[in-house]
Amino acid sequence: MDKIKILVTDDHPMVLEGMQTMLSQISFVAITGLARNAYEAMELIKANSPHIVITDISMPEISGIELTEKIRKEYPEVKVIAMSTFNERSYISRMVQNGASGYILKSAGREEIEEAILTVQEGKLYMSIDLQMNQQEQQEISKTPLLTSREKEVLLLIAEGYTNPQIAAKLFVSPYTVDSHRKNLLTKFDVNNTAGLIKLAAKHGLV
Amino acid sequence: MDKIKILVTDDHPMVLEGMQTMLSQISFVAITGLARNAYEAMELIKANSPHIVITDISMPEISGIELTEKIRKEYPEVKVIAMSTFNERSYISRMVQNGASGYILKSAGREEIEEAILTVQEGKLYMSIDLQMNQQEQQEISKTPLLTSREKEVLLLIAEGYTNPQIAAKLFVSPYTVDSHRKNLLTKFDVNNTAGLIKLAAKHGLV
DNA sequence: TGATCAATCCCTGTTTCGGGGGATTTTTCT
DNA sequence: AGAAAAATCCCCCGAAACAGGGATTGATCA
Repeated sequence: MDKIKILVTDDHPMVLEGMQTMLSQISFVAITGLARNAYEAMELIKANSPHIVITDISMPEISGIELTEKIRKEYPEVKVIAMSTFNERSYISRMVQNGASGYILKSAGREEIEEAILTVQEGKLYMSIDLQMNQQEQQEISKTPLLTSREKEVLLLIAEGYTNPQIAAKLFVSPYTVDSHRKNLLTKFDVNNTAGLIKLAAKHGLV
Repeated sequence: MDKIKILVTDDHPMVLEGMQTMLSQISFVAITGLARNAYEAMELIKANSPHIVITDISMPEISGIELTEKIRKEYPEVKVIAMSTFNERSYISRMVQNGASGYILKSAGREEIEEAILTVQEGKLYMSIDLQMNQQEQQEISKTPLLTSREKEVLLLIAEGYTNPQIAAKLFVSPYTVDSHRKNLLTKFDVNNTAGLIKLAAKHGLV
């Protein structure tokens, strides 16, 4: 019986060590590499062709989200399990969209990691039980409005504290245009003033 | 020669494992306990009287900040090293105020942890080199304005999207009063409109 | 090729905000 | 008891935001 080959990517040595220890306690797992960033990860995938890559989401330079995307493209047979802290849950939807097969929290214990690996290896989707709860919150998070590029641009400038006329000057468009974008933002976020807008935008990590 | 007794507190098993592995590689260190939360930590301190407690900052129920406070009061001889992820740096000042002797990032390697332990054990303050940089940013972060309770109250309601008149109605005061508070908030945060206000407030974790 | 959507621009109101003043009463702490 | 800070209230004015319409140009795509 072949062991499942696993590669772990995280920029925190501590987490890397912890994963190593935990994974070494699982009999059917073989660690084929530990990467500190996406570059190392890609190299190690090439060299060792693991079955599963467990990757942190927030990493400097290339994020886990982008890494997942790369892996999907270049090594579609490799499964990806995303890993994050509790307060980064908002990335779940984006991660799954990008082709992640599983999602665990860094607070996961050995049992859960084991289960995640088995589930994913079977071709199924694994979601940490801690993430499944709270449908309401889940919905809210995934309910990030789809903004056009121009709207995002305007939103950022609004968050910086610029007024419509100032933004118009920066973007070389009419203040009326900026006002339209602003109104659309208010509608899309379903709020009725700037305060609510910025709060939600911040919540969704857009500012 | 006595070993330095260390207790580690973190709600992520992975980090706990990682720390254990790393600490076990340091000759002059003895791990006296691993706690998953502040309660366990306090018990283990009582039982094993460690020299140094390395604690995560963001933990459910009782945060590392509160834990530090407790330790300061009940066991003033025990040193505390705070541990956080890069994006939680804003807690540094509060941590140091509460009596932490050191501050490291979870991305720290074995060498840095070793150095932190030695420095703290000598009674000095240890700051991760990654945190020392960027004085400007540091200042900005510690520059969280001191708000009065009423101002905080108003700020929250503004962030919720309520207008001055609505807030006034909620607090049973005159709209003029709310306006005054709002103006004071703008002054204290040194911004000139609601957008900038909410953005900064979110940055400082106030909303 | 028609439909849809993004991006642009325009108008008219009303309301709120932001900046500038000043003032009084509580609370809090020394 | 007295100072300092917090909380309250008041006024004016111009600028901005909000709400409600509508319209035109391109690009994209079924």
